[in-house]
Amino acid sequence: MLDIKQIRENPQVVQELLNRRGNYDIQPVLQLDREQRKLEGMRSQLQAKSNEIGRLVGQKIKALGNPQAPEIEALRQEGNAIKVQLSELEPQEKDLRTQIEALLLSLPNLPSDSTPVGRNEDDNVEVRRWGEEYIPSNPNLLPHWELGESLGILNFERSAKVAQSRFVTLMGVGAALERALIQFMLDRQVAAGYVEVIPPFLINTQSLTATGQLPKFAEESFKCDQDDLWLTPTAEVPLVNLYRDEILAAEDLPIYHCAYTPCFRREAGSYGRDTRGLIRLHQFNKVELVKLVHPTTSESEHQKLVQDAEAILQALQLPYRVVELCSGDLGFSAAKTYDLEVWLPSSGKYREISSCSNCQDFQARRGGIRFKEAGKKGTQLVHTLNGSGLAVGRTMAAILENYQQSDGKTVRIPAALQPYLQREFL
RNA sequence: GGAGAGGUGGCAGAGUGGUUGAAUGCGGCAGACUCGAAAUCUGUUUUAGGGCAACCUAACGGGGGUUCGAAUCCCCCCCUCUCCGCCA
Repeated sequence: MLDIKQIRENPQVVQELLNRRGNYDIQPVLQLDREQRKLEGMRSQLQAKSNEIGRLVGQKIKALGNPQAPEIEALRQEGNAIKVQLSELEPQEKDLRTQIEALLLSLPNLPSDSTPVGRNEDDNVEVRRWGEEYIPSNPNLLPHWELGESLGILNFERSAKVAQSRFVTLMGVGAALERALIQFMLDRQVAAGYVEVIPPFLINTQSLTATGQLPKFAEESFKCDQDDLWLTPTAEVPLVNLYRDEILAAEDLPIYHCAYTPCFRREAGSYGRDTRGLIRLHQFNKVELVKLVHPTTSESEHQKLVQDAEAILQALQLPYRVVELCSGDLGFSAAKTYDLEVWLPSSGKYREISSCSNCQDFQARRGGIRFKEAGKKGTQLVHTLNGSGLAVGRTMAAILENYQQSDGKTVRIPAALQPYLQREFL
């Protein structure tokens, strides 16, 4: 959520930054804000008067000893008159507040100053590449879904029977590989100082609103209608919301968390795309990194977070590149985002395998996540950051394709993973 | 699922209609005493909105209601705890 004060005080700056993202207009919210403040002034004056009368009545009853005295009745009358006026103003103001809140919740974060300006993914900026020497030279590699099915470790047909299309079942050593990847990723990040968490996988509406999935993207999430609970679309949501409505001590920061969770997404509006394989499923596994940090450190923490995600790809010797998203391609809550894209031979290009974002105070404001510095008055909002470290299914796809042997039947297991699987080949 | 108890400030814990934004204790902070510390004493210590400001307003799980006036009374919802049932 954007700061209404910031919008009020620097409307042109905010509008210009929103224009870098797309079509957004702050005038409606500004207008409502003016009306609301006017009403608030009137209302609080009336309430002050009403409080005064209440006090007087109490005093008079004590002094006169007669609750029915005419003097007191007169005050009651006056109090009732004010109540009538208030009963008119209060709903109006409340309605305005609700509208303002709704508008604010639907505005995306402002891109950071350093975010490249652009319209869509074509304007994203490649930052660096790593491991080009690991790109397979053999042009006749099987796509991972064909290889996986022939190896008997991926099964899409039976998954559709159990659930639907866009689900996978991992069998045998495929399941073991997925588990090994999760363990490997977590071990690495725990060693780097992240505290491992296993959060709830069902998430309430308030939590999804805080991190920005709601209200705009309800159609992307699976909902359990009877319970105000949604299947988590990413561990970012539960991890950040662990601290919702808290005032932390400055010494508590930074907080580093990593978590493995399954992730559930409806993938509405992507019907034609990536219909085969592990790239786009309704359910996938992911290890997520989340940081809550002091605002002055969030930029450097963001860089470090990206490196922590990159470390996994490097350890697995998978070729990748780092791309900075342009303003038009930024996610709703992000001020600045780096995507990691792994080389996928079946696509003949780099494909997203991690997205690392600095949300600055956007989620913290929605979720009321603040901290207090000893000796300083007031509270400040933390900055939240998140990144995949990594999407496990896509990592499996990248391994199956990039580590495929020329016989078209076997896959070498990355050296870093071999201790976890106790074998060299699939 | 059934029965009961309860949700108050950083924590503990008073408060059942009228200077209670909230006693008291602990913790925190500042000061005094001390060479320094402990102990002791004194003061201080919630958050948010509005206003140039003085200041005003709101909040005792959430939402409604009664009343001149609600932490206190009434209704609905949520959560926690205990016992029973069920279950991994």
